[in-house]
Amino acid sequence: MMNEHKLSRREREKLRQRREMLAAALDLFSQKGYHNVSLCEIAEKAEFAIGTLYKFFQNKEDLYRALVLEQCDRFEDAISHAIEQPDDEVEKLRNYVRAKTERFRSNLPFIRLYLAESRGASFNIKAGLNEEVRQRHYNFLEKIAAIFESGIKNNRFKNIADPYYLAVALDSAMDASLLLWLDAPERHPYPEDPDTILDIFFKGLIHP
Amino acid sequence: MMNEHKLSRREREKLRQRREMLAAALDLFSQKGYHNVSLCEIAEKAEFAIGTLYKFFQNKEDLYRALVLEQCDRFEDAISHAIEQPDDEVEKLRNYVRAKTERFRSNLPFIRLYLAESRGASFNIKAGLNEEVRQRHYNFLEKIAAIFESGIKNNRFKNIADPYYLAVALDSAMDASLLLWLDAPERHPYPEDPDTILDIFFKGLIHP
Amino acid sequence: MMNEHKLSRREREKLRQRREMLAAALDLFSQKGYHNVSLCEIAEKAEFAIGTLYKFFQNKEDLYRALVLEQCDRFEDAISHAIEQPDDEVEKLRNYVRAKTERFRSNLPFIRLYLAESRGASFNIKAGLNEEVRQRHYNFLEKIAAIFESGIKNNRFKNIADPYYLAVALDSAMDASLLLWLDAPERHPYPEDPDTILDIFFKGLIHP
Amino acid sequence: MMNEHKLSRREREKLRQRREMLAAALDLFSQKGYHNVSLCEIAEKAEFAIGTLYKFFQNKEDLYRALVLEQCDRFEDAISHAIEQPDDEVEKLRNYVRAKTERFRSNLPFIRLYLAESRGASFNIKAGLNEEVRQRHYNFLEKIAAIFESGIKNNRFKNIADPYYLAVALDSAMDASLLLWLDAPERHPYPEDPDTILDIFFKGLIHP
DNA sequence: GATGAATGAGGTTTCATTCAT
DNA sequence: AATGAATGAAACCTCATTCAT
Repeated sequence: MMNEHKLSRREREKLRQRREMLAAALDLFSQKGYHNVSLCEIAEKAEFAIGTLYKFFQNKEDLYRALVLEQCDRFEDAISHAIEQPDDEVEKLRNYVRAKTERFRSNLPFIRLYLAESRGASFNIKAGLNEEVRQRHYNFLEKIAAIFESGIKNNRFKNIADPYYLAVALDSAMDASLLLWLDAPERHPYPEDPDTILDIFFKGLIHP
Repeated sequence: MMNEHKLSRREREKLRQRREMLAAALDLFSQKGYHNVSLCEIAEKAEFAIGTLYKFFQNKEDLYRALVLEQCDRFEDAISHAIEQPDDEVEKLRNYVRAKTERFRSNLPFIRLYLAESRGASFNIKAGLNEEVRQRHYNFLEKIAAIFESGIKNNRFKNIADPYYLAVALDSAMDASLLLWLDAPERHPYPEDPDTILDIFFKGLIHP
Repeated sequence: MMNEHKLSRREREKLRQRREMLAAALDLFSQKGYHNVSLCEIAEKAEFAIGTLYKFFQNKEDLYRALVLEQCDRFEDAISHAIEQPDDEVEKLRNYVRAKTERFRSNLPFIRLYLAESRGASFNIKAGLNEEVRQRHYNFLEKIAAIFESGIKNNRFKNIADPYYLAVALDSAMDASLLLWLDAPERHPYPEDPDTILDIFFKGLIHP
Repeated sequence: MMNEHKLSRREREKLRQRREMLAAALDLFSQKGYHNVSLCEIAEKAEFAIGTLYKFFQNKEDLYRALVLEQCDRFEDAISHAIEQPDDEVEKLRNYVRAKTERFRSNLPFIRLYLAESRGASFNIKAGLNEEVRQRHYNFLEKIAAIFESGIKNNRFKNIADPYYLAVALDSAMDASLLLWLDAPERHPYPEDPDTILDIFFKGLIHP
């Protein structure tokens, strides 16, 4: 993963192969779903023999798990980094919204898997990973909740609702609108300004 | 659906059987997911022979489709009814939030399926149904959007964002918090007041 | 198994099918060995679909286990019956030798499996059954040992060796000569008189 | 096998490697059986690459064949040597019993394979080797039979049974009791005196 | 009309064997 | 000459679907 340039040629080659396998798997899983993709298909798309897949992953579930968890890491790292800037609460939330939008834009296929897993809608796959990813999602939301909490404490935000609840609502509202755009970009163009959602949360809809 | 009491005894009996099959299927699908439930299991739980299932549904997918679409009808009917009261926009949205919360409370198993399908997270099942349910969901959201639009028109709401976008955001924020509560009711007790989410949308978080 | 004529037609039919599956399996396993027989082959030979085999047996090992244990039962029942006649020790051993010879003659294919399993030579198959059959064989040998022991007690036999050891030696000597005959009946015709082996054990080779 | 010290260094090195491969294979095959050992395992245990194994043996079966046949040679050589001493028949048989016992004690792993093969119980492996080893065993038994025959001719032994038959019975009785001891040494301690079996054969069980 | 036994296509997984390095 | 990564045939097993009873 890191220090890739210090690896032997052999090891670099292995990493490249692994990445190709995971890329093929991501494409297929996100298009057709875990159960509608056979390892045979993945092997073909990645241009390896089936047996070769099994040198890298113990079995189908293991491959899927590796795929989802690694992508989760990248996803959460990117967003966590965005909200760790030493800004005030409002600016942090803006960073969060922008980072998340960027991740959606740049890695659409994974987003589908991620939402399926993190939203518990994925009881379609064997339990376990499901639970793990959801837990990580919950933990991540704590970070957003902490921003709201801090904002409430120094009186920047009204004490209108539980901070965790606010985090969940904001996060989900973003997912939904981004998803809408993913599903039918022509019909539901994504708002030019990703901050729109925050404006609602911040200022409210009703004239004061 | 239609006037059940005008049917012959034979036809009424058929409808009853069908309902029992779908009830068993709903339970199993929502617990284990489409691909982890066999028709054999459903037949057993419904106390019919497999062959009998095939008298009512062409195949597994057809059974699933019927299940989801019919439940969708009931779900949407209930909520549509709530927002068709001759109230003002704010009250309509409150009715919507309450009706939806009530549906979540009363038909948890279906909600899981519904979210999986309507959120596009359900590419786990053969494509098609997916698309259909999502489309219906989009159409339903138009009704909510219409409320926002009307509110904006008569200046009750700020013209802060596209009404459809507002509908999506509100709907999704509700789903997420309700889902949170479904997944771990003890850890994330549902806010006593379902209106909380509306308060945020209406008044905003930042002190004016 | 018993009271077969009291079963329903359906149940009798099931038993018949099961027997046909086991018969095909016995033939193939005894000719080619556990690992060189595929369930596909067994299904073909028994003229059923593979899936049907799995309605009767959980998996390949289970099928094999059922086959071996049921045949063991029949084998041991037949021989146990022979030595339970109220004869003196010499006559009991003669009955034993004759009964065993008869079983070898009448169920050659099973004998091969049985020896493989009971002699511990069958580490080729997953452990477990192996151990179970061997244990049963040991237990059975106790019965023969008891005859020797009784004979020694009432002074019919010399106290030349541990009775269990005598049982093992006699049993094995029989197996070997019967096996010889099974392998190449034309080259090693089985001694006309199955009692020969007993004569050696009883009277010895060296002139007194 | 041949004069090893006349070989070039290169050739001696090769022989050493081959021996190591066969040693690893013997260990694994005798513990887990032919079909439960992969060439990969053997290569690892022997600390060679798989490809190297294929430089020495055409395929898995060939490796197994070489292993069994070479061990057979050593086994038969040792015992043949024991019975070629210029003793009388009784003494020769005593030598035979002792030599065989010694071989069992010193090369347990091979014994398991040998019995599996020579007893025809090993149809678990592709037919062929089976037959070959059994044939060699039969031929070897001729040597024991010859001793009995000679003993009968010069009237040392009663003419109670076919000499070959006697050889088979004695050989097998020994195997069984030795095997018993191998399987569960604590439960079935090997008779202190390996000659016990001969005493039975020579003097018989029944008081004259 | 209802049944559920029988089917067999298709999925996952292993491992003997090859061959480029 | 030695290596071991890559291969893919073939095994086991499941389950949606059919159809004779």
